[in-house]
Amino acid sequence: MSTVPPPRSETELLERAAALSGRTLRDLAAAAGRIVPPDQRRMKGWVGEFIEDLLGADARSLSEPDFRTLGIELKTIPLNARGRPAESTWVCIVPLAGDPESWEGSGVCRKLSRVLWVPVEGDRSIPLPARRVGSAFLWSPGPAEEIALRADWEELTGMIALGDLESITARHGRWLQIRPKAANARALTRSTDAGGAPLDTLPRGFYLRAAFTAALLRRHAPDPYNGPRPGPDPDPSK
DNA sequence: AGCTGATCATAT
DNA sequence: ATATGATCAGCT
Repeated sequence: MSTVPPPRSETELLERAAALSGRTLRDLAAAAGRIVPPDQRRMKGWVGEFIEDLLGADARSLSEPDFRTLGIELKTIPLNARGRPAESTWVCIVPLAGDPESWEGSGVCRKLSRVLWVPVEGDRSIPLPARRVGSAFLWSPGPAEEIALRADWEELTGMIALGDLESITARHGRWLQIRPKAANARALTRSTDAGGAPLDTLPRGFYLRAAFTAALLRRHAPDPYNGPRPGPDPDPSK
């Protein structure tokens, strides 16, 4: 197993990511002297951590962007059989105690300010080692995207501020949703109710709906396994 | 087939 | 317990 140094520029990062495109996890693991687990039932974060290692992410388990000096966050997107995101994207924990945050100072805004998205085949019928990495792309929210995300964030954090956390379900929020983020349903974290009284609640996380990342994918990697730009149609006469 | 609520591993 | 990385599994 080798350690890849952090990329020194966005260009270098993108070049590394492009070099993964079209290759299987088995090939990439073999080249790195690693073994792909047979499945992810007990290794749910394996793909994301593996891609981090391959690209030289240097902030594992720190509350900083994955590529610290570049200020870039890495997110893998599992794609279903139709080539669309199969899962929502984890963003960050929902702060349930302490001082209220501004949008600009929020975890959601900071995490999503610059993201390298790496699509990976995620259809459960494909054995994990055979899954291909797709075309990565770098993204920052455009003005309309930021307005939409901020509106969801304000709606959700507003409910929490009013003490309505327990009434929030995954159905709230157009693009951003709140769901449990815990080892299990018995795990508890300290929170504060509307009156400021402490209580224990299930830890929650912010997630980006699959519909949101699907839109990003359509615009930035419409053909994720065959390069970032749609190529000419294959000639049917050949 | 898509979504929601629940869960798994690792490091600190 | 918190933060990192997410996917699982059951229900509609």
